[in-house]
Amino acid sequence: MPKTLKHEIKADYLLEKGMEIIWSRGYNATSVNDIVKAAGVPKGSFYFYFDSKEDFVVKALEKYFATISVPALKILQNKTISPKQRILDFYEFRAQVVTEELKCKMGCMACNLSSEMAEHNDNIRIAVNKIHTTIRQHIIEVVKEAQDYGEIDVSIKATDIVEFIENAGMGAMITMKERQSPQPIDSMMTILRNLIFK
Amino acid sequence: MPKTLKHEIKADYLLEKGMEIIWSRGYNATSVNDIVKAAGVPKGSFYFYFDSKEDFVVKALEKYFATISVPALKILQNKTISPKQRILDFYEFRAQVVTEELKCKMGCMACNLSSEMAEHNDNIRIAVNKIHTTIRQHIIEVVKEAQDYGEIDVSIKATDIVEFIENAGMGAMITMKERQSPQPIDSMMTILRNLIFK
DNA sequence: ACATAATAAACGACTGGTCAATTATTTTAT
DNA sequence: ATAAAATAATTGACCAGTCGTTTATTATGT
Repeated sequence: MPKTLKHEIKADYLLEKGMEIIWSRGYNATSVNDIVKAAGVPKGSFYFYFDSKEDFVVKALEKYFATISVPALKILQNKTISPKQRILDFYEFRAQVVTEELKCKMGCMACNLSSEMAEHNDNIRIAVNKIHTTIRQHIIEVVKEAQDYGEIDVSIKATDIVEFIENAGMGAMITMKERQSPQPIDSMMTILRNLIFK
Repeated sequence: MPKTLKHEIKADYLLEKGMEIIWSRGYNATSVNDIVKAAGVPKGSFYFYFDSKEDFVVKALEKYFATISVPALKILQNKTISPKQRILDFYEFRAQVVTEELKCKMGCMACNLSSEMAEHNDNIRIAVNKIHTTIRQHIIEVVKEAQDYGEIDVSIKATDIVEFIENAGMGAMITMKERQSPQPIDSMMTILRNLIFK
C-alpha cells in the first residue's frame, strides 16, 4: 500500500469530485460509477486508491471536515472580537454558506450521512459523530468564555445549550431542503439573536 | 384500478409491513423485493396495488401520519389540561416513543425521508412537508393559547418558536441515532422545561 | 362467459467489487 | 552509464447478483 505524492494527489482528486455527489445524493443513491465518471477516472482505479465505497465515504467525510468545517471554526478563535459576537458570526457564516453558496439544496454532508447511515453502518456513524463532537466542543469553549465574560446567562449549562442549538441547526437544514427556501435558516438566526444570545 | 374492500386491506397490509423497513433503512436502501418479502406477497402483486415504489412511499407517509402522528396530536387537544402542560406532555410522549419504543434506532420517518429525498424527489418532498406543516400548525395553536392564558412569553412569535423547537427535535433524533443513546432527547426535554417553557 | 385478481417469469440496466494484463517508474547489478 | 530486474500504477473487461418495472399467463368469483 504505497503513499507517494502522486498517489495522494489522485486519491484526493477522486475525493474532491465524489464528495459533492455523496453530499447531495447520499450514500445509497451514489454509485462508484458515478464517482469515477465525475473524476474522469477508470473504474478499476477506484479500488486501487480505496478499499471500498464505505472507505471512500469515511475519507470524504474527513475531507469535508477539513475543507468546510475548519474554516468556519476559525471564526470562533478570533480573539479580537467578543465571545458572544464570535458565536453569532460563526452561525451567520454557516447560514450564508448553506443558503447562498449551496442554494438551499445540499444541507450538511455529515448530517445527511448521519441520518441515512448511522443506524446501519458503524464506521460512517463513528466518522460523523467525531465531526459533530469536535464542532460542538469548539462552540462550547466560546460559550463558556462568554459566560465568564458576563455576556451569556450562566444558569444553563454550556454543553446543553450548544447541543440544543446545533440540533436546531440540523433540523433547520432539513426543513430548508424540504421547503426549498432559506426561511427556516433565517428564522433560526432570528431566534438565536433575540432569544438565546439576546 | 379497482378499490374493493379486499383490495384495500391487502394494499394496507403491504404498507404496514413496508413502512417499517423504509422508516429504518430509507428509500434507496429498501428494495421492492424487501417489501414484498416482508409481507409474504409475490413481487408481481406489488405493481397491482401501487403504481411505483415512489407511489408506495408517498402512501406509506400518509399511513405514518395517521398511525404515528395523529395519536400524538390528540394530546394537544386535551382541554382539561393547561396549554403549556399539554405542549410539554406532547413532547414527553414523542420523546418516549423514539427512545424507548423505537430503541433510539429509527427516528422519525418523515424527517428521514425528507433528509434523504427532498432534494431529488418532489412528490416525496411535498408529502413530508405536508406532514410537518400540519404538525407545526397544531402546536402553534396551543402555544398561542398558552400565550393568551399568560403561561408563555408573548414577546416571541408562536410560529418562530415552534419552528425552532421542531427543528431542534429533528436534529436531536439524528444525534440520538448517531450516538445510539437517548441522551440528546433527554437533554432537549430539559431545555424545553427549563429554558423555553419555564 | 367474462372481468378481475393474482402471479411467476422475464426485462434491460445497473450494482459493488475482482482481476489478469499492460504500462510506467524505480532499484539493482554490471 | 546502461541493461536487467523488480516494483508500482493503471486499466477495461468481467463477475454474480440486484434493481424497478413489465408482461403474459393462470386462478378466481360471478
